[in-house]
Amino acid sequence: MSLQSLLESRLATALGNAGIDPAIGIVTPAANAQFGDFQSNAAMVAAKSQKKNPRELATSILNYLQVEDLCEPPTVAGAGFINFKVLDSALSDAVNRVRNDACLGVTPVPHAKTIIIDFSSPNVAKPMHVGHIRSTILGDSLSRIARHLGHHVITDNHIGDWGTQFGKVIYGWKHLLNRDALYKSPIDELVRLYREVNALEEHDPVIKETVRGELVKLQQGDVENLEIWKQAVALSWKEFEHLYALLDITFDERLGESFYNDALEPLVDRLLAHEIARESEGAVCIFFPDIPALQEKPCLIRKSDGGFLYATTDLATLEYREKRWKADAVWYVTGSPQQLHFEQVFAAGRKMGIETDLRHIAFGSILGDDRKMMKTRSGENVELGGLLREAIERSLAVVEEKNPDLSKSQQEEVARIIGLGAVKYADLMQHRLTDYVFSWDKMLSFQGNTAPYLQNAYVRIRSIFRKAEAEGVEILPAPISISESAERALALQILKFGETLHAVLEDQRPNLLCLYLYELADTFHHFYEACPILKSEGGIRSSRMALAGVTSQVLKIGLGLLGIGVPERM
RNA sequence: GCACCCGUAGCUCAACUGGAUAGAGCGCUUCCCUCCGAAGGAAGAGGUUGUGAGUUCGACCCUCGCCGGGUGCACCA
Repeated sequence: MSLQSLLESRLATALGNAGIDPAIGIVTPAANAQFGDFQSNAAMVAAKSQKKNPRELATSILNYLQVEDLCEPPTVAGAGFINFKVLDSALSDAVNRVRNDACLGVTPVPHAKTIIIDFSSPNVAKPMHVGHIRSTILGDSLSRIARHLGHHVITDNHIGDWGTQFGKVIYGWKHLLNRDALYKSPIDELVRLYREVNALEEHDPVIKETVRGELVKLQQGDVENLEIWKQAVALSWKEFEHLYALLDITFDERLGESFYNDALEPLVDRLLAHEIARESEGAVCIFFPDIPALQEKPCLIRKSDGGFLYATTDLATLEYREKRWKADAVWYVTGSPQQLHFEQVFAAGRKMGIETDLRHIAFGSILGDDRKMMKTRSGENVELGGLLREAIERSLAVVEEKNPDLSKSQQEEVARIIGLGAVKYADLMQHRLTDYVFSWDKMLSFQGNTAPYLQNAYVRIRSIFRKAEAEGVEILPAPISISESAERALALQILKFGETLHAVLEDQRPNLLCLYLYELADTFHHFYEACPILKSEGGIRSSRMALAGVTSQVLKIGLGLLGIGVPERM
């Protein structure tokens, strides 16, 4: 049990004995180190509901509080804060426990859930572009964290492998295909076909009609068109896989839109039969008269021409997942413009009797330098592959300059870790709901709050250990012993790791983990400046080595939970 | 028109059930490598948290109005 939760349980006991609801006994790290290490606002919260004087209440709580083995006598300050200053011995014990714990003080959730996380979802025959970054990186990180805390996670890439674009692709494939180009760069060639057919259609109604015909044939199961479609999907997926491999991202499932094709018609029929849906203006809709916000916003599940929609597929997907996994929760990691869509789908799902906890993990848009949204269909998007390559190239230039002693292949490996980490971190460090201004310079800057800064903190610590080994420094099996203020600060920061991860998952916000890791690296640097490690001796040296070692582990594991790797040298 | 999101230092962003003196990075000024890695550290300047009320011991956070920006709103995904 962490120091913080230990204090919390003691406080809860004291509150109970004082006749106050123990549930309000929350302990948080002190807002300001001058007041101590931890604080609780419980007395002020209780005073509010009981209409009592908060300071008096705090004082009476102290009478019941037994924490003398953990900290100095707690004090009441300000409006009724209860402040805790942890004993050096208790702090040392706590950080030693983390050091000897394979989980680094992270406790699993009490009740593991089955969570399906739906993210990335690129469209076949189109390149992945910057617009896919957030979903992909955010979804991956949340999956890692949820798993790390003990949840049963199923990641599903719901790719856009079915749609009207295939009429054009198939027509182009039959009449304009360049096999060499397709072999060399499949998606580029598919995009070229799409664009050329699009241009042809505009001036030639006959071609337009033929293209429509190809789409209808595909939908009716025409063998030749189905084969072309399969190849287009396979080739596109192969390219996506390269990117996912580069990004170190894997999926448990890849059930795209096409997987649910056969389920759509029966689903709509069933919803009509059960009077969950009804016809309106020729289309089939689900209405929500009892939900004020959706009163005027029906969910369309079949067009008047008989075609199905986005929502239809989503409902079929929801039903399939419910049946197969009986998940406790489904998280949809997609942009905030789709909020209304998900409100409708979730409401429709509830009408269908689905009780799963459905959450739209929304995120802000990606903006260009002009602060305007990067449009998906403008055709001028920055391709993800090119972006990652450029990040790696730029990192390589820096590594070559900073560390010419590394071999060429080592430099390339390090550049890959740094470049990809920089891109991921630049995205994850921001609050997911705010719009994201895309900037090469910012992404690839190696100063300040960036992945390279954190990676560098790790590398420095590794370097200390290498040096110790090279010089034959004797490391005593001594425990960590905290006394200096810089040591205290570092130990306290290390102890926050577990709480931070739970907070991240609570609101699906990896930026809190980024903030934590940045503060950890920052705290370590202060320690590094103030407390000589190799130049100290005996038990102190061993203690500081161990403290640095725990720090490096938390950095490595923490970055790993963001999908970011660490090099040993850089 | 309606709904949702956002407005914090010059710029990009944080701020943990409402809590103590609103914090970082970039940029700017000045220092620190015969020194465990300077991709680092120390110090400084920079704020009426869009605005006006309200709620209370206390508001960036909650409520209402207003201003400004973004997104979405019946047959695209």
